[in-house]
Amino acid sequence: MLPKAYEPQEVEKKLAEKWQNAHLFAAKTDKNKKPFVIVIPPPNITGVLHMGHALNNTLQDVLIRSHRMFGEEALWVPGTDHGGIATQNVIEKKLAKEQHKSRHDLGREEFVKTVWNWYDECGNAIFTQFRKMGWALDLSDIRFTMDEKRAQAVFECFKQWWEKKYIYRGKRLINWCVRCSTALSDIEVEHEQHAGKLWHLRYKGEDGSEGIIIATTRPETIYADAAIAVNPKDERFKNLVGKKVIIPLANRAIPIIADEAVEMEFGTGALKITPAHDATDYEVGKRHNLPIMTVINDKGKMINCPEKYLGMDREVCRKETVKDLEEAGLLIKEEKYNNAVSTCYRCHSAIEPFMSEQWFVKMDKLAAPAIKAAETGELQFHPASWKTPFVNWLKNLQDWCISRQIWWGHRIPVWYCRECSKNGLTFAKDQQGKEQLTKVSFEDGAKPIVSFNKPAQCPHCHGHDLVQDPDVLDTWFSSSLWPMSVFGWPENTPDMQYFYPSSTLVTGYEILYLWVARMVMTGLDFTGKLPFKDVYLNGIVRDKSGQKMSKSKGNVIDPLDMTAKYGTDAVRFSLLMQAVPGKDIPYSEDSITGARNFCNKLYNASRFILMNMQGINGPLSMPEKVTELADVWILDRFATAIKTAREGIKNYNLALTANTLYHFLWDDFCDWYIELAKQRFQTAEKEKVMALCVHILYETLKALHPLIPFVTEEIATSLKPFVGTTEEFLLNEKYPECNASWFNADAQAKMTVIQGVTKEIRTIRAQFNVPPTLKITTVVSAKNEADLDTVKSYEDYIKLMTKTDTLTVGINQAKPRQTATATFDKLTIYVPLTGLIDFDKERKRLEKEITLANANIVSREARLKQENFLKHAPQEQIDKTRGELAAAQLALAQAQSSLEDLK
RNA sequence: GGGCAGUUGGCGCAGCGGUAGCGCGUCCGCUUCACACGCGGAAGGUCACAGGUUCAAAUCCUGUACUGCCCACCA
Repeated sequence: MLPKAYEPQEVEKKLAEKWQNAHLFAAKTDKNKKPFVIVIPPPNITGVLHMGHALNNTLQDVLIRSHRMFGEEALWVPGTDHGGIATQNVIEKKLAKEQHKSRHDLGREEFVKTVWNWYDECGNAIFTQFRKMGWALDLSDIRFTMDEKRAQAVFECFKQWWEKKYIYRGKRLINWCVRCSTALSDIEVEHEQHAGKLWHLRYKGEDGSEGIIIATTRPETIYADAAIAVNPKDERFKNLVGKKVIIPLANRAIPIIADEAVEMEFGTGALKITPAHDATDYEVGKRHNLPIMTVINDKGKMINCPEKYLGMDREVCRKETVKDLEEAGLLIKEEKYNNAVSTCYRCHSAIEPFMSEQWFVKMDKLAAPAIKAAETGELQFHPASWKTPFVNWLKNLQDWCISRQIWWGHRIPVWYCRECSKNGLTFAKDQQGKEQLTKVSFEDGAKPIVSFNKPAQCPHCHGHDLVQDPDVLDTWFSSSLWPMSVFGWPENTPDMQYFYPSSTLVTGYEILYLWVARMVMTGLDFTGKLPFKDVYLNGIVRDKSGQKMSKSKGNVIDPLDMTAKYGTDAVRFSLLMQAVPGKDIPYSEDSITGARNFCNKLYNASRFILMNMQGINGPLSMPEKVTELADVWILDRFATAIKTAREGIKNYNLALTANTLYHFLWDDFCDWYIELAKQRFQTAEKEKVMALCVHILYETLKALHPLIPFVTEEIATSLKPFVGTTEEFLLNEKYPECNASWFNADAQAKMTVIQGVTKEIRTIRAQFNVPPTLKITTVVSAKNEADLDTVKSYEDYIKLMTKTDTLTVGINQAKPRQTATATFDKLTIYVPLTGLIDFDKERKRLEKEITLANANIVSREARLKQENFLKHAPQEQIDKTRGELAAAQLALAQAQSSLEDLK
């Protein structure tokens, strides 16, 4: 005997192994089949599986499994991302904690080796977790953004863009993370509102006059001021423009200039211009040819400033400067101010705008085709509302800073000759005394040689002493090539030909620009094809109250814990039930128990059917023709459910698919069909009913398999002998088709009557506490014979479902004594309850009914009196309203007469 | 400052032109021979607000108010 409750743990372990051993998820380049391809958003090799992964990968898994069952050659490509700064930070922390060492203690080579060891250790551990989740990834070939093939792709891209002059090196103000000690691109910078201060400072006139008062949030940068700017329209300062003022504490004279960028209303209307430490100021500086002076270095320490502050941390210097200004009487005002602080998306420390020479990618030519693809709808977003932000972002693109001053990543494939690039290269000795190239300056004469491997000699001077650029590429550079590189691009491999472009990208909206936009651009640039046609943006899994899950808040739900506790299917299904495209998912253990209960319901329904199969041998064939109402009806319900379930998959609305199948199985199949079947099991019909049960259940398992693969596979295994299938795995079966010939509005209507009457009787039973064991007598009456047809024909259904002994059906039946009454549509229902009636209760119930019926009558009558309604509304609608009016009138009459009788 | 999304019973959400549905929770009754991770029943909502379009609006349009997110060089 099977256990009463489904126990997923053992089953899931067994099946996950079985699937992998059978290579169930492998795909071939089968020219006779349509490919369906999803390339996984490669998880960083930094950490463990979280709810976000669980959602994102479950969605992909459902799509892959569904399309495979649709008969397509479905491939889900696995891989991991080296994760640039994020991974380097993790390893640096680990190193500090375990060995009290910095990466500089190890030296570059040794450090990179350490990260590779980490990858060997943890890279595959990620996929062990993935396998446990039952995700249908073909794990025979796992890609990594830093492996050899992917490195070739990165080089090819770099080379081609260099030759096309998309890639260039330039000196400009970039975003610098002092903590990570690297440049960042614009989108890697986050803007947070911080409670800060706005200081009003006086810059005295060079001539000893009062000068001008400016407002700033960054007093420590005054030493780098190049000018004071005012708005040219500002009457207050008109006569000051052109004059010079003295920088406080630095005693250096700078001019007052006029520039449109200055907001007259803000602060004092005067702005200090510090081109080296602020993006706006940098632009102003360029317009006015101002000198650029740097006072904060790459470590966040003060340089080129009055001696007192030299070497100070920028934060300390700010405090000191304010203090000294106050003492000098030049601090006029200090006010609280919330300013937007730029922070690093990896470590959240404050970003310094920093002058430096970096590698960039010119974006305009790359963006244009991507904009077009989105605008024409060739590229589809789900939900579509992301199209506009996507296009707008591309239209306002700044050039992409791709060089990072870290060690972990694809090293820039550019070499320099120490002979002829002498002046452009800066070296420093590391802890081991080894000489390291630290900086490259094209301005100072470094001559680039683009090459994957170290060139044999310098093409300019034939020197042999060549060194590689010290920087690595932005991690998103290799990610942007991912949909191509996973198939072996730049080589035109068979995989590339067959599987590229992929079908759908499933990812979170938080990396739409960082990743998605760039894949679209590279894909179009190198192949002329979009890397995917559909972009499905899933939401974020939040906690029950809508808060983002985070370790510091302590509201994290660990998918592996939940899986261990409730089973993988439960975790998957709970996410899918809420997976509306683009919407965040509030998540709690409660939603998992609901899904777990569903899996259990499915399991128990199956258990019941299997129990009744005892004594039946071999496969039962699906009956050619069914005539019994319950059978016709359940086939109608099934066809309808499949239609909707398929629509859900097609439109990426998996919540629709999950909910539809949930309610079909539970409400229609279990609560009505099986309940009705119980009686029929006792009759000669048994085998026919069993055949239907078995086949509908098996089809339902197929339909649910992409969503909850384990429990469905487990049940299917036991069911197979009775179905007559040769497939070992559900995944190799065909997804149920919507059989339109099963649609049956008539059966639907009849069952609605039976269910309606049943419900009324059950309500009466419950209302008057009729013990479940006590059989009752029921009378159903109507004015016309035709209205009674259904009830008459299916008396047995109602008797069974309401525990009624004697059911009398007839025209204008006399009302029995001491009876509870109810109406359903054109039917009147009497349940005589001698001795059981609570008159007070019944009176209250009837009064309520009268109120409701009256309200209904009023509104329907009003509508039916409106000429415009009768003129414009479709006939169907008018008939419906008339029907409702009649039903309400009957209900009112019945309730009134019953109430009368009670008196 | 700009843009996007949301506002539906106690909570979390579907619905998106024909006067409201689900899950959880609550209350009542059931160990009925698949399932108490269950069965049957009940209570509970003028669908944020104000206009408009329409025979008909939770559903379409306009505005308002909150809430959340994204983008942005007011120091």
